[in-house]
Amino acid sequence: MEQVIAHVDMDCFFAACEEKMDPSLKGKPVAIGALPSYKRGVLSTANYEARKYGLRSAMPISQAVKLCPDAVYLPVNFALYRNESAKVMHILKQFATAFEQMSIDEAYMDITAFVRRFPNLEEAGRYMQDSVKEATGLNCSIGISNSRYVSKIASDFKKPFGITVVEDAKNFLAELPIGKISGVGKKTAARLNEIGIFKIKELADCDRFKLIDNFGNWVIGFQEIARGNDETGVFEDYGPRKSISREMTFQDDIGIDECYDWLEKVVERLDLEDYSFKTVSLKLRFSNFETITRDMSLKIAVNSRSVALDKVRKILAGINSEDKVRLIGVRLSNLIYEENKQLPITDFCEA
DNA sequence: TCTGGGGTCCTAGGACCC
DNA sequence: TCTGGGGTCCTAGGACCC
Repeated sequence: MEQVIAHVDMDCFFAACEEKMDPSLKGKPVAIGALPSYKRGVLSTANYEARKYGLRSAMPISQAVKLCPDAVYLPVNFALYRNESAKVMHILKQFATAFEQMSIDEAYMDITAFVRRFPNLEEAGRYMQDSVKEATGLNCSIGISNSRYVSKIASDFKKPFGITVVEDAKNFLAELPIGKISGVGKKTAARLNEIGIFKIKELADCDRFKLIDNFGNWVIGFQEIARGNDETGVFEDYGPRKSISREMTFQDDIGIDECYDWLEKVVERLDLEDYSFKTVSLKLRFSNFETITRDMSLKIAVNSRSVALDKVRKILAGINSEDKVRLIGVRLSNLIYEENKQLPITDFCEA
């Protein structure tokens, strides 16, 4: 095995952080996200107890309450999770020659050198897992293979607190549904199903020209992954953030003329620190869930909340619709960073 | 059943410039 | 009468991820 890549994924991370803070939650169904008093909203995470009742992330709160009225419902506490995340990532980084944090609770690691200290990959994984557990009390699951896509699938294979080592990627993937590949979502899976592709091995074996005819060149990358030929590495240095946005969904839909006041509140919540923006976007989602976006670019990048608000109001003025609005959002993009003042890539190092 | 919020990347047409 | 071509930016929408 040339390169060895691990994918580490925390188990029910938000819920686990809450249980750590309040051990009396252990053994009870816990759901994090929207609260039962909300008319609208979804769950971010449900612990394993709650999953027994059918609760899942992205489930509407109204449905969750019907399935499990007695669960403990908690709001999302990002400050807490960021703090725990920093500890976890700090531990893991020590084992990697390249480290790529994907989200608050997930990372890819190049552990090619690290694993030489162990008789086998399983034990290397166990060592990492135990280290995280010892330092933070939190459980993670780990996938190890020579492909980041395979490791990603593997980390999910024996959750919770699992370690899955894959030596023969092609064989491991063969019988799994195509939707397991990161990047193949509902829409792509449905289109692949239409031409008779359901399992990863069927994607691997499909005629290449048939695939290109139906989808375009971009599917070839997925076919190579399906064949066990992924050689993508771990990307240590991804650049600074490319856009920043804030949005809000109303508990009750509002008229379009009422949006002007709310825009001010949304713009107020945008973080405008060490960059300038050239493009301002407005997003509206109507009662029927139809969603539109409208952009406006400036000649010169600026760092100004009042300009952002002014532009986004002008954009809104150009939209005429009788429909009620359920969500408004504002996004700044085309960001220009002052030299030597780039946003930190992560905030691990904060106390 | 009713569908959050914060991101990234891709596509595709049109404008504009050389 | 038949209508280059390449590069880049802008805009709108959509898929996907956690």
